[in-house]
Amino acid sequence: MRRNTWQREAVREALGGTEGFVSAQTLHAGLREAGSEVGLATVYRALADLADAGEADSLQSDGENLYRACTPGSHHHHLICRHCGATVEITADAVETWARDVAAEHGFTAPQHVVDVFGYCAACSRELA
Amino acid sequence: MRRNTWQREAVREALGGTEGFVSAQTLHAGLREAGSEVGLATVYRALADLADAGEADSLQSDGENLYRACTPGSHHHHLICRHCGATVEITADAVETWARDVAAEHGFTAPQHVVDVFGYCAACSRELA
DNA sequence: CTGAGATTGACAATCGTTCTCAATAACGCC
DNA sequence: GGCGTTATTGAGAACGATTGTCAATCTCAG
Repeated sequence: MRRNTWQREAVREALGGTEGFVSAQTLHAGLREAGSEVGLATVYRALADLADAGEADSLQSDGENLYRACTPGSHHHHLICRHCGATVEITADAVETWARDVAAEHGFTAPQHVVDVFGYCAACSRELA
Repeated sequence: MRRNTWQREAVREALGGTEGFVSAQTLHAGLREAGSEVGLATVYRALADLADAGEADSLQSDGENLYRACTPGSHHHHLICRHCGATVEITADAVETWARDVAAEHGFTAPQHVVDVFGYCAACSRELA
């Protein structure tokens, strides 16, 4: 049975109100700072649930999992700034079909793919020049 | 100054003689079993060096870094079996240019990309049916 | 309202990885 | 071949992210 608790809701909202990807730790710190006495373990569980339910994207970078709210059901990829963490959602049917084709070509089934592009966004490019 | 030690060579060979991706831990265990008294820390360092020098590919999955030998200088992606770990190297100029274009389109510079396709290989598909 | 059982949270435990630092070994030089 | 400099090693400690534990708590169907 799935129960709705204010903690889970708090995590969902905190995630929704965040630009770019956040780590579970960061999100937890933010919640505490905002006055929510949420346990760290709970944040991890809530995030895993959200990602599982398709309500959040997750990617791993640098040894930690990063999460980001996303519209349920839509499949897309990301363009992520290495410096400031800003993200742009990108969709690319060409890549989708390519992944499916290349998998099929080698006899692979149930293909899933990880496609993310990292770089420096326009602002950070200037700053770092 | 870069020194050549038998340990680094052992890691390079162990990696070269392995099919698919391996974790640092697994590789270390294999070396010990083969009689090489190599330290775990050294394996980590050697792998990081190899990846840095472009002699190995690395990807992170499930919270750990996986490595695989690859021909220096060539850029390619992977088709990885979720079950048996077999990998197929794939090159896709279409994806390369797409990544570069989409990055440029949004003002991003110094684009790097992560493109990997997971699935079940032909053999495992049959086995799991 | 009430009881069953899902959920929470403080803390310990785990796991991969990196750090520390004394001991060792590689390599340029004579 | 010796020698000294100095990168490299390795055992174990330290570390950080994550997951497990388990009693207390809260949700929700009835």
